[in-house]
Amino acid sequence: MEILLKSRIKEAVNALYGSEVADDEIQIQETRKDFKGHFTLVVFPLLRCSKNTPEKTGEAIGNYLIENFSAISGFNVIKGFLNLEISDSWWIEYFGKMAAEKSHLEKCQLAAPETILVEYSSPNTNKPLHLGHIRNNLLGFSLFRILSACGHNVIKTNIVNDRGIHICKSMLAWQKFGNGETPESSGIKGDHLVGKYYVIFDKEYKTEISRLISEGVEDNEAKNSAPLMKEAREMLLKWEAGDKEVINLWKLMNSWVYKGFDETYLKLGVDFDKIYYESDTYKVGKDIVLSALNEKILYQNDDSSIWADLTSDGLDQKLLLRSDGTAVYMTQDLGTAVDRYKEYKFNKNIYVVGNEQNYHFQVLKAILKRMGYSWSDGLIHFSYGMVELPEGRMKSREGTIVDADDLIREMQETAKEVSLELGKLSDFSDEEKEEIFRKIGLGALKYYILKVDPKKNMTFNPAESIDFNGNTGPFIQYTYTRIKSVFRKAAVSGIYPDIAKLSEAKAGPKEIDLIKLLRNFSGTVSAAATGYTPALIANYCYELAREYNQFYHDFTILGENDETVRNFRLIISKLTSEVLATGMWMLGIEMPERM
RNA sequence: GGUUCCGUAGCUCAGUUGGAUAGAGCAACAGCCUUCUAAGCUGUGGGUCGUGCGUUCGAGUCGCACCGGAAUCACCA
Repeated sequence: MEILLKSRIKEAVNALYGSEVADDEIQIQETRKDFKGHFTLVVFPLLRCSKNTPEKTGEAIGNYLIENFSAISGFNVIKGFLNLEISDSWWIEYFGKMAAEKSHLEKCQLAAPETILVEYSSPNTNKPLHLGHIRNNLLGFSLFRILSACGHNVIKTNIVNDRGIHICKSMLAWQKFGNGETPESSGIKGDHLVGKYYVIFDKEYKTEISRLISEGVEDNEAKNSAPLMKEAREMLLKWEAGDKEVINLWKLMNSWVYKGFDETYLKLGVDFDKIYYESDTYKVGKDIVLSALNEKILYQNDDSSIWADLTSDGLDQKLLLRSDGTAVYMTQDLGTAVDRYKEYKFNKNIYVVGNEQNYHFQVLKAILKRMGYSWSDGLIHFSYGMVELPEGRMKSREGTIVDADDLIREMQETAKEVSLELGKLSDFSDEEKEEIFRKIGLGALKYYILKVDPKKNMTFNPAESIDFNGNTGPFIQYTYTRIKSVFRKAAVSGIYPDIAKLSEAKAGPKEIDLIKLLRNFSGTVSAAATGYTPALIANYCYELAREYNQFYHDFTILGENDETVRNFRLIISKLTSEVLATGMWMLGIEMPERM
């Protein structure tokens, strides 16, 4: 509609003032609720052509439109704003057409699809997933859905940090204090079991340190010479040398962890197309660094460590290989990027990683660029803020880490309690009920996290996250199930776009078109880079659901005996439910049919 | 100190390419279930959009300076 209006207004300006105007000088927006009309033209930019007051210009354009454009049935001018009213017959046609059209997802495909990698999750294998990972996973998965909806070829990847001294710590602690405990024998989920030994290591290590200090050893020296730490370092050397026993233990304990992670991913509803392991990619990284050294892109220190000098890019010196020749984090990421390009020839490679690593990704991009990889321009760091608790940051030392599995379980239990109290599901089997509770609990959790602008730090308030009223996932789910209920009970034999009372349309959603939203993402990826899209969709869904609920309520008052009014509601309901379902799908939130 | 990000109601957050009187939810108070779902709806109170200057017809939004907060600047990942 706006596009049509624009061209007519252009025409009007040309006819009235004889001057051409650029597209962006014609600003059309939905009319604010408090004014009469459907669309509003901002006339200020056109004063240049009319050389008249805003009011007079608005009048003139309004008169021209009403005479030459049948869709316009009336107008009014307030200050510099021309409010246009669209005729009922036009609306009837419009809504009728929309309701008859195919799904919103099919309509928002872009012309030039790209191959896009989305890396998210990136766990360490020495502890279970926590709240921060949940934000990461939800954002990553949602980005995948949004980009797919736009028609891109999206590959979900995960890189597992399965190597390094931290892994050896859990292994060592398990060897020394574990008595052969396994997930099976203990009944503890694999990732939690390994995490338990990581904590044990830390505890025992600290005991050793304080013992050494009490014996008069200096602080740093104590940390370095504690027997446990020494053993861990020896284990790392053995690992890198391929020692069979160490490697087997490593494989065994990792397999426990992966099984545990898989369970959590499944519960969260996220998955991956391709998993990379740091234990593989760090070798690729080493080769790249060495050949770049040959080409003099990098330099070597006296102690034979290898560095990149990025000072001309406004960055610092960056270590790429240690003096003993072992790899660091950056080495591994270089290798992963090159590997991925070889495999996928991606247009974009999006890293969903916390904002504490902003610097890391700046450097990564700069180094790849220097090495002559032109595709490094396609690397995008989707940077998101930390999740804090009302008391402040999560700290493992103070035991304030919010565990992912616990959180998911609690959300589902609360959903169950609330649902049972409302007692609307008595005719469902226990199994069906559990499925609904699951959707509601997860919907609440996911929405609570995704509705916040990713780039901002957010506060996770457990009490509030579990609330199902107001701007929440369950509210949107509830709106959706209400619509489903309308259709179940309406005994619809067809939809009749025969609507007389369209002036009432302002009570409800006028332009409920998700495509409009998606169009705003034109460069979906640039939107991804600023870290904006999932929150925008979430808040849009909420606004729509809220409007629908008001409409639903007003409607009851309007009287449903009037058939045309009833039909109008059916059309609005259908469109709303479709848009809500699409929007929530893009957030990775499932919709129950009833709740 | 350098770099990046944030600052909107008591709290948690929205605010589209700069547009009309800055919006929701939570919390507080007052109403609405004989009508297809009350996880809902309606109303009341609550604001110097961190501060100042600038750009312009118009600034929460853009620019500069300052104030306050966060992250980062490892031979950790």
